[in-house]
Amino acid sequence: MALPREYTGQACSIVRALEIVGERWTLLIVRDAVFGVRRFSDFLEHLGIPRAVLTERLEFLVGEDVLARVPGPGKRSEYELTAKGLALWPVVRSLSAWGDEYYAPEGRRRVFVHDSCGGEVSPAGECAGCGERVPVAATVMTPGPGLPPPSPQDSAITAALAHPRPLLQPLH
Amino acid sequence: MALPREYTGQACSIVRALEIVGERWTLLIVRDAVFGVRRFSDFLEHLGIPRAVLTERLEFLVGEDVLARVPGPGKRSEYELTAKGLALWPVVRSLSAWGDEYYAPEGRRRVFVHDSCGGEVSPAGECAGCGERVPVAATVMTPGPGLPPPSPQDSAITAALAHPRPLLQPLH
DNA sequence: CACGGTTTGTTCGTTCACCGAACTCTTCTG
DNA sequence: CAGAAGAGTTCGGTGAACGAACAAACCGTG
Repeated sequence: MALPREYTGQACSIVRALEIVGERWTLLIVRDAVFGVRRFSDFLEHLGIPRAVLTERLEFLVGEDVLARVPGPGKRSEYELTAKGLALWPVVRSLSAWGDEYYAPEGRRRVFVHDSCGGEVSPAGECAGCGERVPVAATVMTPGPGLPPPSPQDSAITAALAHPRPLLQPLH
Repeated sequence: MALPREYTGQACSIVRALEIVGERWTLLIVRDAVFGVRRFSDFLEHLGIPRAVLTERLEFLVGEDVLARVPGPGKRSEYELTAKGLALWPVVRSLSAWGDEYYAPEGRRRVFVHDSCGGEVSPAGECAGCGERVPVAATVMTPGPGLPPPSPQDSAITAALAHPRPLLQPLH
């Protein structure tokens, strides 16, 4: 069966990668996971994704070992990035840089800084301050000049992400 | 109208970027463009994409200034990456690295080297030999150990890409 | 233990993009 | 001028995405 998930039999790692993360919503789920989102309801609210689609995507990503389903507080299950999922950060980060460069007339929406030295982290993961390679967990996401000011109808997640926050730190 | 191309009104550069390049086939078109593909028929043959979809995608990418339609030999038009399109290379390159890392049991399918020193170029664009940042046009794509050997039923494009080739150099 | 609310799904009818094949129009080529 | 090749367009069929309604599990509270 020719699932739209699959492409032709090309022996190309980009094709393989897109068969995993190339569907609608998938990279945004990974983005949110890096931002600290872990619960079904939070993904649902923040993304505005249909429930059935979220269910399917989460199951698929768990099956591919991009996310892991872990018990959270009160037996509620949460979805956590695996090492493999975390390895997708450069993809998401470079998309963010491209969007900021060409589709953010008011300026960049997100700026990433090194937690220890405060220097800015480049899309490639290097700190402009100290020159070191910065692990994702040592990166703080801060609002840039192009991020709209908080609005009352923002979701709780959106509001939380409008303040500086270390990546990967669980919300809640 | 809620085009599947669009997402919710999130003020996020990743969302913006995915609205441009997040649809099926789009990043593979950009990949092929970096590899030197320029003609409608070559994209068609190499990707195995439905014609109508290719038409729509190329027009959209030209409209977004990711590709430019330029007259080729004999008034045939060709599609050429713009600077904005070329800026998508880190996205494609990091997807390639991720796919090579987790979905290439026989080893990496593509290895990118610096044309002047022969050192390997990292996904971040740095040469492991000389330490310089390597422009895309100074990068040579070579087959890696995981690339299957040439087969008779390969398309002409696939066959051409099985040999070392500088990126961005037009095929034909 | 009963109850209401929250969380995490599932089901279902509609809409829309993707698909492949056939067709059209223009431009080379001999 | 005839034929082929390139670059699309058209069209019916299929499957994924959508939103709303429904359902089950779990929670804290009285």
